[in-house]
Amino acid sequence: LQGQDIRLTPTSYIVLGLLELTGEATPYGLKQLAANSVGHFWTLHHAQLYSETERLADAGYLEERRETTGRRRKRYSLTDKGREALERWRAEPTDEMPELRLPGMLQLFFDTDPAKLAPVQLEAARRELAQLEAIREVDTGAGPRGPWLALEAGIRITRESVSFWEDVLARSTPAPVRARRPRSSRA
Amino acid sequence: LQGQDIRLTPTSYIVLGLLELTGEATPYGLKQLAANSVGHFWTLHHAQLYSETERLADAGYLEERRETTGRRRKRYSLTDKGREALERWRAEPTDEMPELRLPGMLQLFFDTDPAKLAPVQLEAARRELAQLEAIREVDTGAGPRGPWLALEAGIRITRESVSFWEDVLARSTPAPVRARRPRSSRA
DNA sequence: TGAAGCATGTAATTTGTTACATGATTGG
DNA sequence: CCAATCATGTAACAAATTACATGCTTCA
Repeated sequence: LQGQDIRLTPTSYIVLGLLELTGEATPYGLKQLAANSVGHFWTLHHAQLYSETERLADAGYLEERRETTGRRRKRYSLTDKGREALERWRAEPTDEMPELRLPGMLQLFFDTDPAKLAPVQLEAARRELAQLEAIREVDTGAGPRGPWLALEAGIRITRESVSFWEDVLARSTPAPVRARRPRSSRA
Repeated sequence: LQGQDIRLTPTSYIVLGLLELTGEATPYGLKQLAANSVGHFWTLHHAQLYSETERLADAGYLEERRETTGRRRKRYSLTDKGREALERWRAEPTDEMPELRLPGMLQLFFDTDPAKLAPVQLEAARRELAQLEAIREVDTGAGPRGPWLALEAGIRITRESVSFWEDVLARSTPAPVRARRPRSSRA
């Protein structure tokens, strides 16, 4: 019934955390939940939810209940072991600082022309910032503190990225030459 | 001699980029090079260098030359195809904005007590910031622009993280109670 | 009613990480 | 000369991404 101990990954805790919030859900339901909550800074593919729930259930962190009607989907919920694991995780704040693997930085590092790179990255960063800020509009701040704070962090960091690329752009193109459309462009 | 087309990943470009800088290297040498350059924001395990160089060589991006003496290690260098691939990569600035998967944010999101989490994350972020700034001390800024800029970006983003956690800390513990050492601490 | 698009699930592929094994070097 | 450490390589393992396959709805 309750297999070997497994290693709990961030993915695991997302599943556990979401199930705590929602009580019970199918893998696909979890995917949706995730997309609308953590999804803004930590995306999971739906395939992952199938394997992860199964893994967690095998190890005794989740209880599996088959629907009796229609498609007889699997619905998962937390066991006591699952709840405890989540609590233990919360009780032990991580000091992990993962690397910031930004593809743009890699190109910058290997001498891609900043004047070419900066505008592209700048626009992408601005788009992302706008999106995050739009989400904050909706979030009244009435709900739980955690998600709100995480969103705040995302906004601040993204804003810093925007500012960084703005500076790079400014430094790399003193006089940004915009291609002016010639009178007659036909050759 | 020159196998199928393969997908070039960030790892690939690191290998190509480093080989462009250094001319020729063994996988292990690449690992060292990487550790001292991109390593500050993009770490590669040495095992990866073995597989990646082989993969790239099979696909014709690298030339493989065995040492004739001693251990007869494999030394790799760029082929024209490799050089071209690197150039094409540089010519096409990416607009990818990867997710910031910060474990600390996940804990924050799922309602870990900020008063517990913030100090730990704050210290980690400060340590990292200090490290990056130490590196910048050494870097006179005389070398190529790219690495310097990437470092700059890292510093700015990390600095913002520090500031974020400072704020969280300030907001979560209005009166930071520091455990005062009692007169006699023995029970 | 049938085409589009979500919902649901599994499988293959790729990538990254850890672990193992052993060869060389070198300071004590 | 031996123990520790670095260098070198392979293999096993775990995880994430992509692809495939189909079932259900629904709205034109």
